[in-house]
This record gives sequence, structure tokens and C-alpha cells, in this order.
Amino acid sequence: MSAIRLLVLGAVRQHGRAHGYQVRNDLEYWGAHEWSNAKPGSIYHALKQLAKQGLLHAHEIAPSTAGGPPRTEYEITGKGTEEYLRLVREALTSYDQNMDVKSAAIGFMLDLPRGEAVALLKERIRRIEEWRSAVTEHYVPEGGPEQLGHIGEIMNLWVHTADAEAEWTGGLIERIEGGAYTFAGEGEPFVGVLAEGEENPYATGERHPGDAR
Amino acid sequence: MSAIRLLVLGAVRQHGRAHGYQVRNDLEYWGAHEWSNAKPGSIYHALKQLAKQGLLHAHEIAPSTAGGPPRTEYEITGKGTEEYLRLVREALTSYDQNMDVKSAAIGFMLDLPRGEAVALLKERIRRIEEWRSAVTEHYVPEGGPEQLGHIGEIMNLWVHTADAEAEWTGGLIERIEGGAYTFAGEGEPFVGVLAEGEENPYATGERHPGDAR
DNA sequence: CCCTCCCTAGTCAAACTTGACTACCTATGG
DNA sequence: CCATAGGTAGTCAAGTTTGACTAGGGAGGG
Repeated sequence: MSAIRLLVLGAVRQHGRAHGYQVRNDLEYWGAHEWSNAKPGSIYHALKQLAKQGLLHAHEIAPSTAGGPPRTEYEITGKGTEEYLRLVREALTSYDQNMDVKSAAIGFMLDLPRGEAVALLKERIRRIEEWRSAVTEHYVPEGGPEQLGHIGEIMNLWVHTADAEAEWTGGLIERIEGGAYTFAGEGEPFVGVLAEGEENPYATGERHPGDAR
Repeated sequence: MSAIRLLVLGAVRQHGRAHGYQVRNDLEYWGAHEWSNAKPGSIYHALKQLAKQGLLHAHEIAPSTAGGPPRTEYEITGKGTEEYLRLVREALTSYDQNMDVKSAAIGFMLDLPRGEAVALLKERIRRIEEWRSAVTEHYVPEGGPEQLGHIGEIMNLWVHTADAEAEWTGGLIERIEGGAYTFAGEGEPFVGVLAEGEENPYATGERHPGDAR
């Protein structure tokens, strides 16, 4: 699963109606150009792709009001909302993923009801543990793990990483169950996009730490 | 950095001389089709690319001895060996990476001298800690971390992940400094490829746990 | 002897990603 | 009043990845 579809769908959805440059700005506001592969080309490509698949509706619009070429505005469709929620659920649940998917999942989790988010995170832990025991049981040869030599270090890395993720997930579950944050249906939804004309406090130039290069 | 170049260079290098299907089999033997993006198309593409860049030398060969289309054999060049070692060093050092790069780095680290491997891993820890403090210092707004709301959980994830990796790296350094494994120049090098005709004990069909789906 | 299945070895189109590039408009300083 | 820097909005070619597909040969069963 690539994070870009989720990010773009989520941005358009929070906006209600947005053109490509707005989405691009939101993702930059979120720092996503640094912790995900959200480059201009990918964003415009994703918008076109999503429109082609009926997840976004494209409005052809007259030349921009603020200079530059004419622009296309997008709105999320019913099918798109379904897909968005499906992607959020998948990102929260599955242990398949890169940092960008996980980060996006957390950013969007408030769009689910609190109970469901907790259930999905518990399922996540279950899958991590399942995977962990598959590693330890399947790969350890008869004669003990020493037989593997340095290759055993790879499994060690996998197990260590899995444990750390399970632990972090557990902490998050506790905080959510303890009443933290405002989930779907509990009040004003959290909106993290830039309004028309609002300036981006995290605009380019500054070096952000999400950047793992 | 994508893991595929490193994996393919490493496989050809251990073989001395190999055609695409052999590389494919080695990667399957290593389980790489499950913990990396090593699909047939990617492997053949990488081989051609590496040959074009002068990192591999391609021998055009007559029709296969065992059925199927004619095949091309590859050998690593001097430039290719340099690039291979550069990639191993980079993979060991940088905190940029996905599981596949890390796993490959461990698999190949014995091709470096012991002292260098330790130095690179220490540098890795230094970079992780640098990144960690960049996250905590840069992203925490005035008014405390509570201001961020659920977005703070993303930074929490990053920090937690960084700490886990630093810890794991530290453990690996200790074991290496304690004399574990046989590094470059210390004796018979470790060879993890299938000989001609040798059967792959991890052949397809079985489900491997590296598969994180 | 023939049919089917599987292994060998690889190709290919479609989708996705990357990074550089274009074109237009506004504000600003000299 | 002019040029020039910078923001707006997006395109494009080149490179990479994916997953399905091809085509030939041998093994084994009936």
C-alpha cells in the first residue's frame, strides 16, 4: 500500500473541494513531502488516477484567479469516502508498512469512531505477534539459532522491531481508551488543512526532521 | 536507496558469474521475494541497468542447457565491486531505510572488515540520535506537546521507533565487538548462494514469515 | 506414444515515481 | 515604467516497479 492515495484522498476530503496545488500545500503543511513520497508529480498523478477510478469528481475550472495555468478542482465521491475509510482502517491494522503509511494512519484515525480505532489497533497487535512467532518458529533451524550465523541477526532485527511496534501500539491504545483526543461523532472534527489564503507556517526552506536522508 | 541494486550486485558477486534466473533463485533462497521488492521484472531490469552502467559485465550466451530461452550471464566488474561496497556501507550507516535495506545490510556486512562495520554502526547510532533530537526540538510547539493533539502521536511513533533501532544497533555492536561472526580477512568467507543444481530448501509454496502482508 | 504438468528463463505493457521544466501573473525596487 | 524575483498551477520525459504473460523442453502417467 502506498501512502499517496490515502494522503491525497484525505486532503481533498478535509477540504471539501480542492485543486492540486491546494492538496500539495496541505501535504507540505503536514510535512508529508519529507516523510512520504509526496512530490508534485505523484500528487497530480494520484489525483488523475483517483478521478479516473471514480473516487474523486473532477470539475474543469476556468483560468486561475491568482496567476498560473487553469486548474482542476476535485471533490471526493461516495465511493471515494468508502475507499478513504477502507485505507485508513487498513493502514491502522496491517503490519505491512513503511513510516509514511503509519504516520498517515495516525493523522487520519480520528475519522473513525473511538471504539473502532481501538479494535483495529488491537488487531494490529495481534498480527504483529502472529508474525513474530512465525519468524521465531519457522526460521530457527534444528541445532539452535547459532547455526544461522550472522543471518540470525536479521531475524533478531525483525523481532526487535516487531516488539517495539507492539509496545508503541499498546501505549496508543491506552491513551485512546483513557479518553484522549476527539474521535468521529464526539464533537467538532479536527481539521488540519490550510484555509484559502492562510499562510503556511511550515513553508519551504526550513529543514524538517521527518526527513530521513 | 532501493534494496534491489544491492541485492543483485551482492548475488552476482557471491556467484562469480550468474544469469538472471540464478540471481532470482538466490534471492528466493534468501527469502528476499518476501521482505523486499525483488520480483522477476525488477531483477532483470536491475541486471540490465547495472550492465549499462558498467557495474556488471554481460556475456551473451547460447541457448540454455535446460530448456527455456537463451540466457545472459553476468560478472561483477571492478567498478561494480566498489559500488557494492559503497552500498553496503551506506545501508549500514544511514537511518533512511526500509526493512529490506537493513536486512540486506546485515546479510552483506561480513564483506567489510570487523572494525569498519563497528565504526559504521556507531555512526548509525549517532545519526539516529541526531534525528531524534531534531524531532523533539523542532516539532514541539511553545505551550507544550499537548498543543499538537493527536499529531503528537506521530512524533511519539518516530521517537519510539528511533529508540528501538538505536538499542538494536547497540546490541549488534556489542556482539560484533565480542568476536561474533567471521568478517572480511578473518578466514573462509560466508557464501550464501545455491550451487549449480543444488536444490533450494526454501523453495516456493511454503509461507515465510518475512512476508509482512 | 501422447498429453499434461511443471520447470527454466525471460519479456512486456501498464502503472507509478522522480525531478526538472513551463507559463503566467503579481508585487517590488530602482 | 521596467525588469526581475517569486508565487501559482501544472506538465512531461525518463526511470522504476508490478504482475501477468510467453515459449520451449523434460518428466511422468495412462
